[in-house]
Order: sequence, then structure tokens, then C-alpha cells
Amino acid sequence: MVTINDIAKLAGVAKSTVSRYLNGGSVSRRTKETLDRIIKETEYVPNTFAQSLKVKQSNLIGIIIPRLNSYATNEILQSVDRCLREKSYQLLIVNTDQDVEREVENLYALSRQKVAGIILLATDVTRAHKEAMEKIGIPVLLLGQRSDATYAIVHEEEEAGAAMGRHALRLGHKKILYLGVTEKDESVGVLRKKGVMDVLKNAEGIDVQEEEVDFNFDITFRFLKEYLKDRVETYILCATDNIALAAYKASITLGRKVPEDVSISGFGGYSITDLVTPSITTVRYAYKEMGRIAAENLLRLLQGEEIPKKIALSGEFLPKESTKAL
Amino acid sequence: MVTINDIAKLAGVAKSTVSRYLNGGSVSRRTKETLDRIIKETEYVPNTFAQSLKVKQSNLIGIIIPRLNSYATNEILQSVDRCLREKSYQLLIVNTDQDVEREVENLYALSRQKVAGIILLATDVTRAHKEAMEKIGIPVLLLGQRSDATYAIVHEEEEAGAAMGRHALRLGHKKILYLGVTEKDESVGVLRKKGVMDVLKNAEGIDVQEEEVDFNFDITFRFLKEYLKDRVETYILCATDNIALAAYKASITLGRKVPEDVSISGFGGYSITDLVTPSITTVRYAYKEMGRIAAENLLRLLQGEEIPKKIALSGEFLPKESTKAL
DNA sequence: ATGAAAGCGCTAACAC
DNA sequence: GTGTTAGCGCTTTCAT
Repeated sequence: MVTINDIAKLAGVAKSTVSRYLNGGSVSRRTKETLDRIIKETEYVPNTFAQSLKVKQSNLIGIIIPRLNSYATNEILQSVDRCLREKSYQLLIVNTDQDVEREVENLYALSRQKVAGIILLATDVTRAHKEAMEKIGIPVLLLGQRSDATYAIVHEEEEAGAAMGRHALRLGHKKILYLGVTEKDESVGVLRKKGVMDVLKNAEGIDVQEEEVDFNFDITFRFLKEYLKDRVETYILCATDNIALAAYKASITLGRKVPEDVSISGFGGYSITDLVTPSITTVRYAYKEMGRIAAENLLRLLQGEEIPKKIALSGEFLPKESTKAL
Repeated sequence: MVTINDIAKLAGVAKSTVSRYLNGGSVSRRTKETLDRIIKETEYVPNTFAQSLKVKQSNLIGIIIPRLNSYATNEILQSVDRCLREKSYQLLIVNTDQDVEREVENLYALSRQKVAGIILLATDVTRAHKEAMEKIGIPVLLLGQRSDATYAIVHEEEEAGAAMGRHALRLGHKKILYLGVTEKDESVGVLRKKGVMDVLKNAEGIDVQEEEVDFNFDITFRFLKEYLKDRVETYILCATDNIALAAYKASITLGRKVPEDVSISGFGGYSITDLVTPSITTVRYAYKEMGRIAAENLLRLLQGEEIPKKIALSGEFLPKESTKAL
């Protein structure tokens, strides 16, 4: 293995000169040329451990995600990754398998690894989270959930909910079933629902029923196969695309036609909503953009620049085949 | 930041003793107890950079993947990750965005990061790959493609293909359309097809047509919307679930019923094949198991144990609603 | 069982 | 612009 020392000897300079050359310090034209050549010939690459040991920081950015097999996660990962790579940062992905405790553990674990910054796809920001963020002293960027504890990038949930609510009204539906999720999830469980409900409840002669279901397709599908049997609503407004998919499949199973007998919509803009027939009305969230902004802003933060505490991204309402006028 | 030196001083021993304690060397009962206590109190954690700098290796395992947004990739990632975490290894995920050159680059990049081993979700194993693997001197495990260059874990492609071919025959179909992919992909493009074709071509009175399409849903869907217009086959045997999905959506668009007018099947066992209606006949590949075996075997290799050069995993044939007897 | 000392490859003061 | 020097925090002989 070739080290900075070897290079220095071969070039007949001190290793500090080589180091300066490497880190963009000032070196004479001639030295630069020799070094250019020698480093190329020897295929020298600096030892990242020695570097990191010295500067007490790495070029690693940690990202904590709840699960690997989610469309949203993947979109975000991909764009964060792409963005960081351009700036020659490495993404260290840690998956918590939906275990909130492990989010906190990993905050500490990543700080031990001396990551320069952390992106956290948050589900719920607890006291333990805040404590960890304070303690480790590394910039943390939250994605998907609001919290005044640190910087956050979120989706415009209320706006999206309202758009979908208006859509249902516009199509003339009077009996509407809302399938939501736990209110522990501030973004999806509370705000998204609020957006929908504010619109529906302010309208005349609308009958809204509400039910809480699970994020998981299988669980929700099994539940809905029974639950939907004696429902009479003509529009099922689902809090996520996965739930919409389950509602769709359950409706079909019960012999109802979509959208002829019942309209169904989701939220998220997962690509699968386009693959099924009929395609599913949804709001596409700006996952890619969220990832890009997260990466860019985190890097800015690392350079000591100021960035906004909170950014909210608008989604795009996409009416498709699964909803039609009554 | 608390270092091994601090611990040594607090305990009144030499830092080499602390190091021995940390690495399971022999220390007296008493020393052990003091150290236990002090390390707990100070919340000391070793600096991984200093460690790695010294031992010239890290607890990182690199995994090179073609894309982040694929079902197969995610299943594998998840189980590899879980498995490695148990053994306190860290997974370093690098995404190449389907760029074969970047696979090679990253082989080198990971070796610079001193990863202990590399798992490569291969698409095509070129000369450059082999050269890189040799040069870096780090164990590499191939997933999904055969190559005598190093260890490999693959799916039983021919077996799976044959199972599906037999299924089509069993249902009495005579006119069959095979939608395959490029033969550059040895596993899917060559072997999987061979499995299917060997069965179909050996049967009596079977008319098999063959067409090459893309892995990508959108591209293939657009193509099939036209292509399928004047096809008369009653069974479309697709090389992947994504292609099956595209074929399904194109058929629907053209006013044909699945499976009444035409049967469709895929390969892969993506969860989406269950979400759509009708659910799609497929062969489920053992992605989770592949990931687990990959992780376990790579670790074995690192301990100097022997592991088989090639492992082939059988898939599970899953007949569903999208195929029916003629 | 323990300690002293050397050194992994690098960066950054500082002096020239 | 360049060289000297002193560590960063750790592991690992080698004595004792």
C-alpha cells in the first residue's frame, strides 16, 4: 500500500507538501506537476481512516430510515444518494425496521462513526430523539415530520388533503368513507386527515364516515374484506396509496366495480397507482425533490451557512381512472 | 471526547491493558471489574477510525446494487442488512443507477474504504469486473449472475422457466407469446428463457412466438399497446413480473379480459403481483434467503472458512388468477 | 497479567 | 512555498 510518505520521497518533498497539494493548499507549479505525475503512476489514494482520525470527521452522511421496502423511502434515498455523491460524500444507510428505539440508538451509533450529518426519515419525534440530537452535536435534518427540535422538510399535508376532499365533492359524492391511520403519525394521521375533513365537514349534506386502518396492505385488505361488506359509501378516500390499493382489491372481491360502483383515491403517488387498472387517483408527493433539498441543505449547514428551519413541499393532485362523477 | 488514554488513567492501568480488555485478551478479575465500571460511567466508545487505521480493515461490508427502487434489491438488502447487524457489521450501500462502469469504479472505491468484503448484485460480469476483483484483494460475492471469477449465489433460472412452461401447456394453451429481455443478461435473458423454451419446443403442436422487450414498465407498456393489437396468442409468458404487469395493462387497454381472453404470467414474485386484480401467476424467487446466505457466507469467508463456489436457489411456482385453462 | 514504546497514515502549526 | 514536528486514538510486540 502506497502512503503519503512514499509519494513525498518519490517526489523529493516533505509529506506536508503532499498533504497541502492534496488539500488544495498552495504549491509551486513545478511541485504540482511532479506530484500530479507520481500520484497517477502510483495510483495513490489517501487513507480515509487516517484522514478522519485526524480531522475527527468523515465524509459520511448518515440516513436513518424506517424501512427499506417503501416507495417513498426509495425515492428519497435515490435522490439524496445522487446528490451527495456529486459532492463526494458517502451515504451510510441504516434501517431500523420500524423500530423507534432503534432510531435513537442509531443517532448515537452514527455519531460514533463520526458522520458529518444525519438525515432522519422521522415517524415520531420523541423526547429521546431530542435528547440524542442535542447530545451528539451533529446536525440532524428531519424528513416527513414537523418538530421544532431541528431542521425539517415536510409535505404540505393539509393542502393535499384539501385538494382530495374538494375532488370528492366536485364529483358529487355525498356519502364518503375516510380510511385513515393512527394519530401518532402527525403528518399522515393528523394533518392529512385535517385537510380532508375541513373541506368535507364544511360542505352541505355530506355524510362522512371515518375508520382507522393500518399502513400495511395485507392487514388492511383482510380487514376491509369484512368491513366494506355493509358499507354504502360511494367514495372511499384513503390516507395512503397502499390503503387505496387494499380498498380497491377488497371492493373487487366483494363484487363492486371501481369506479362505477365506488370511487377510490389515495395519497403518495406511488408508481403502482399507475400500474393497476383502473389507475388510482392520488396526490403525488415530491419525494425526489425532498431528497435533493435535504442533501443540499445539510451540506450547506455543514459549511456553516444558514438554512430555513422548516420547508414544506407541495404535492401534485393527480386525478385518474379510479374516481368518477356520481 | 473520552479516549482509551482517559480510561487507562482513571483505572490506573496502561492503555495497552485497556485495549486488551476491549479485545478479549486476558486481564485479571479485578482489572476487568474496574474497567467495566469506568467504561460504563464515562460512556466510552472506541474510535473506529483509530482502530481501522491500525488494523487496516473496517467492520464495513460493501454492497453494490444497480438500483434502489427494485423489489428484488430491497428484499435482498433488507435481509443482508439484518444479518450483518447481528454480527455487528455495518452495511455500506452503493447504488450505481444501472451504470456498469460505476460497478467497477465502486469496487475500487470500496476497497479504498477498506471494507472487509463486498457483495455485488451483478448484471453483467465483464473483464473489467474480474480485473478489479483480482486487484483489490477483497472477497467479493456475486448475487444473481453466474461467473467463475468468484463466489456466486443465483436463482435456479432454468428450473423456474421450465415450471412456467409446463404450466402453460398443462392449461392447454397452443399459441404462446414469450416476452423476453436482452441476452446480455445471462440469468434472465438466456437461462430463464432456455428453461421455458426447452419445454415448449419439445411439446407437440405448440406455436411459440418470441419478442424482446425492456425491463422498464413504461417503455414496455407503450410498446405492447401497439404490438399486442394484432396478436392472437392466448398465453403471454413474460420474463419478469414488471413485463407481465405491462402486458396485463396493455391487454386491458385493448379491451381483452385477463384471464378470460388471455392468460399472463411473470417471474419474480414481486408483492405487486398479489395487489393487482387478477393476481398474477409467477415464480417467487428466494430473495430473502439469498440475502441471508450471502451475508453468512461472506462472513465465513472472512474468517478463513471454506464456502461453496456456487449456490443455486430454487424458486416457488405460484399459480394465481391471471392464468386459466383454455 | 501488565506496561512501555513504536507506529498505523494523515493534517496542521510553526518556523524558515 | 516548503520542511519539521507533534500528535489524532488505537493495537501490538516485547519486556517484565
